[in-house]
Amino acid sequence: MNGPDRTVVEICSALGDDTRWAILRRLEAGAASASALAEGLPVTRQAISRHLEILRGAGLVERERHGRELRYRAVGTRLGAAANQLGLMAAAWDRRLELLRERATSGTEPGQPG
Amino acid sequence: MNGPDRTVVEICSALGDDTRWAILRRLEAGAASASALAEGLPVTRQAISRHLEILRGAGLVERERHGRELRYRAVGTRLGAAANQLGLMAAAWDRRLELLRERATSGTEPGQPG
DNA sequence: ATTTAGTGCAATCATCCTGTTGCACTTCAC
DNA sequence: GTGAAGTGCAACAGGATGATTGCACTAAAT
Repeated sequence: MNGPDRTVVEICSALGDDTRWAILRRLEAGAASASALAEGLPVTRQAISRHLEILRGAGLVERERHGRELRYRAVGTRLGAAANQLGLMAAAWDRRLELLRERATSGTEPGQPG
Repeated sequence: MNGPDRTVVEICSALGDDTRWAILRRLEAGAASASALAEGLPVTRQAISRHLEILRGAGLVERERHGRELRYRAVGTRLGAAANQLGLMAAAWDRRLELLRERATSGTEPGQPG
C-alpha cells in the first residue's frame, strides 16, 4: 500500500458528483447517447456530454458509434480494480488499528515514529 | 444495485483530492495532529484541518484527544463498505456487457428499452 | 437539396473549493 | 501569571467546476 494510483484518484473524483452518478444509473439500464440522457435529466445535453468525457477519461464509460449517434455504456473493469485497491487499503487501516490495540493490551505505548 | 448510498458519493468526493490522499498516506504511518501533519506538507495547518474535517465527515478518519492536541487516525470500516459496493457495481456492469454479447452471438439485437 | 437529429466547440457565468492570513480561545509547562 | 503549543473561527483571494447559451458541422431521412 505505497501510494494511490493516479487512476484511483481520477475515478474517485469522477464519482464524487451527483449528476455523474445519475448518468451512470441511467447507463446501467442500457447504453445511451448524450441526447437521450439529456431527456431524462435536469441538465442540458452539453453538460452531460462534458460529464461523459470525464467518465470516459476515468475509464468508467466507453463509447461506440451507431449511425450518427454516439452510444455510451458503463464498463466495470477499471472501477473493479479501483474498488479492489480501496478494499485492500481499508483492510490495512483496520489491521493497523488492531495491532495498536494488541500492543496497548500488552502494556506497550506505541508512540509516533518521527 | 438500486442507487449509490449518499455515503459512497461523499467518500468518493473526499478521495478525489490529492492533498487529502497525501494526508491519508501520512496517517497510514501513524495517528497525527493537524499541526504535525502541516510540518510535512506544503499547506498550512488550517487547510489541513479543513481537509481532516472533510475526511471525518466521510467516515475515513476519526479523532481523539491527547492532552491539548487532537490526533487523527485512518479508519477502514466505511471505506471497506464503499469499496465493496463499488466492486459489486463494477461486476454488474461487466455482467451486463457479457449478456449483451451472448445475445448478439445468438442473433437477437438488444435495442434500448424506452 | 432541404430538413432534422446528433454532435462538437467556444464563450460566459455563478458557484464551490482550496488555500491563505489574522485573531481569539484553550491547555500544558515554567 | 506568563509563555508557548495546539486548535477553532472568520474573512478573503484565486482557481477549478458545473452549467448555460449560441453557433457550426456531420450524417441520416425526405
